[in-house]
Amino acid sequence: MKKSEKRVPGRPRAFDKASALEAAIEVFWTAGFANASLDDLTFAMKISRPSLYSAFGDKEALFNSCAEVYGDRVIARVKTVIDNADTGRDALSRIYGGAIEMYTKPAPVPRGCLFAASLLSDVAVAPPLKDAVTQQLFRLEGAMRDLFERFPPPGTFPARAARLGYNTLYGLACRARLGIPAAVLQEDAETFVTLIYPGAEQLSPRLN
Amino acid sequence: MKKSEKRVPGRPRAFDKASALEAAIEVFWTAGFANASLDDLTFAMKISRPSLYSAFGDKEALFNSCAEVYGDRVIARVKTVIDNADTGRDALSRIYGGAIEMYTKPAPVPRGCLFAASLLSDVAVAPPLKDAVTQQLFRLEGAMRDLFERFPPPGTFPARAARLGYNTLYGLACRARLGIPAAVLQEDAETFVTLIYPGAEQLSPRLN
DNA sequence: TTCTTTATGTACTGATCAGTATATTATATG
DNA sequence: CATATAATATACTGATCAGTACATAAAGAA
Repeated sequence: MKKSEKRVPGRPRAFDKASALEAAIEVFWTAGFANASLDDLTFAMKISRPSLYSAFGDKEALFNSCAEVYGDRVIARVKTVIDNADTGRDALSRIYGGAIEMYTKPAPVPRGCLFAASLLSDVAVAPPLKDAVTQQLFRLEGAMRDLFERFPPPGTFPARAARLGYNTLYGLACRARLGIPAAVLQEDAETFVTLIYPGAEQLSPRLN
Repeated sequence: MKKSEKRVPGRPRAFDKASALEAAIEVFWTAGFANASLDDLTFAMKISRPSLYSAFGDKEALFNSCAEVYGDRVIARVKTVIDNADTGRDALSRIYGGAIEMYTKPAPVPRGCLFAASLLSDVAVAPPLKDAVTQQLFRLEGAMRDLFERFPPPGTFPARAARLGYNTLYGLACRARLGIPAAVLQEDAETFVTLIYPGAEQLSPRLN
């Protein structure tokens, strides 16, 4: 429901807010919240410091904007997978597969999930950030509940499977951040999927 | 195999290294690595700054000492549970239960696990810290593998169950840090345990 | 044009940080 | 006693940080 920017008196903004936000996401994702300095941010966003403050507010507000964009994107991907799924097993497997791919995408440093990478260290210092992240996690839990209600796993209630499902995702994200290889994480995800949706598939014995 | 401190010339240390380390663990656990300032640390440890440097080295070395003590303690608890276990299900349940209790112990701020709380944000800045944490996680994986080899879960290989088991633990730790209540985490752990060791137990429908 | 409004570039501020220099104090040894 | 050694307390350093003051530039409105 974004308004097309209305013309207003004053010097027009010389940069694109959306692409500046993308650059900020990259910085936070790599460095985390506290370790991302305003110099890092303004350099990557190619704007001056006062421009950042006037367009996005302070560092915390900028992070919140990033979190919203990032969260929307993640949720959208998950919903698409769910909507196009034939089986619960397939959908769950695709969700984890796509997430792990994102977590381990080549970058200066393994990044994991923005929310895992950014501020677990900082929640004691900046409680509002915690709320922003928690809210995004609950959205993810909700999406997973949709999945498990549509394809009920045998022997587990959808709401419980959903919570454990995003718990698993968070674990994978943290371990990605620590440099655990994608192939290992993929295998772990497969293990989990098979626990939730036991099938006839034969598991490979182990990868690691 | 700690030597009883030998008497050496020079002014004797006026504080106890072990209890100073405990105080440092508390600080790192609450604030994270980067957000724990030397003023915070020296205040909690009740020693002066040069004393800290002479006894423990710089901030990173101090953290490594904390990580080792903390890791030893966690591993010891897990091993004790495993050694005294009658069933795999019971052991796994106790491991998670004890961990969650620790993660959600009353404190100025929910703390989760030291390794989740401390430095996921900082691994891009201080890679050696990442190695210290990864090493501790592998010890945990090893302990869990012992458990699953002693009590093989049906339909899953011990090595895979072990990796997924500590992945789940990491997820619980992060969510504890974000303030998810202990009761919710306990229920999620129960869900996981029942997936690994399916029993006759009836699951309660949902808590949240 | 002139006025108002908003963005930009430069340069700054006060706070905080990790780490250290210096001098002093307390022990063992001879 | 004197000397060597190591821990202590105080105070400092240079770097870095988030946020801002100020002057200037670019637009619409009158």
